[in-house]
Amino acid sequence: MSKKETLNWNGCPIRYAASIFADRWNFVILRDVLFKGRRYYGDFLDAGEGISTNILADRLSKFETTGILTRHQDTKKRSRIYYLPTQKALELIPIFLSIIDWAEHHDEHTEVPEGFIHAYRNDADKTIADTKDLIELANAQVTNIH
Amino acid sequence: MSKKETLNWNGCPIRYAASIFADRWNFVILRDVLFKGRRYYGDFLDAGEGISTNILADRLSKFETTGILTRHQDTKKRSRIYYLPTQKALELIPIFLSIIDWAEHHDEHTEVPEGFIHAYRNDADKTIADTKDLIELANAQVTNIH
DNA sequence: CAATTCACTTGCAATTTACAAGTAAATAAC
DNA sequence: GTTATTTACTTGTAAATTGCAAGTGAATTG
Repeated sequence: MSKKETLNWNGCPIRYAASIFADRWNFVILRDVLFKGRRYYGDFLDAGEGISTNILADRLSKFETTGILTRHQDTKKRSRIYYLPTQKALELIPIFLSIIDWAEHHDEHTEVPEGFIHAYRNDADKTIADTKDLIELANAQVTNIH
Repeated sequence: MSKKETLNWNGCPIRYAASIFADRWNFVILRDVLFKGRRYYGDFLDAGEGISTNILADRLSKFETTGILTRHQDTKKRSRIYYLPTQKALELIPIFLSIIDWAEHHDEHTEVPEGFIHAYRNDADKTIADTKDLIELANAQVTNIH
């Protein structure tokens, strides 16, 4: 156990969460997985966000070890790799939806579809469930379970 | 407008949020402000988390410019500086409560009081309101509005 | 079987962080 | 009223992380 870990942050849920996803690229990758259906390595790179390939590889591998994503080989084209969100990742949906809600309220440049944010404010649980359904659709498309 | 800003992240709520608080020290500072009643510069430093004084100064000043905290001079002891959460900061409460909920569920070392997490899962809105009340108490203590 | 795609890895300069030491204003102690 | 101490930072510098460009090697396509 390192010196850092013996400080009093052990046991703090916010520090635990921080250690797993408090980083701008982690936010972007999770957004892509949870809301944009991106699953393949190349999808993340070409998303126009400007993430470097070494940083992407680093973050994906860390998400693997922290149990957020699982890594798989495409069965039809074995050179393609896709990443699937775990249950632990799906349970981040409420967090990210409340982040979207907050940002939409405080950032004048935000461009969330109005219907989406209204639906969330009207019935958060339903939007969470709907988001989960969309995620499972995206998973199915990749795993060829039709 | 810089090159970065012309990439397609403009308008994305998650990137906006990431630019403001997606960083481990920001998570810790916000936790201290929202849940631990810390207001003074020294409070943040001595929290036993190991944040360096230059990083703390940097983050506090950025929170000022992003409208999360306001900086004030103690009226009775003018050498002391305190920071108060804005409305924009208070509206982060739902995000941080859902983070705590998530972490409690997935981190075996987490040490959130059981009553707290149960109360939240039972009635999130009430826990949000209660947290806001505690924050206002902490603010009042510092601003000497008794 | 040669060219291309794909998922990374490597090298290196630039930025950011961590740690230690310093500074200036305000307050407390004597 | 001078001196020591507290308080909120700033500065310097080494170490770590990031960003960019250029590989690399396996798989696939032409």
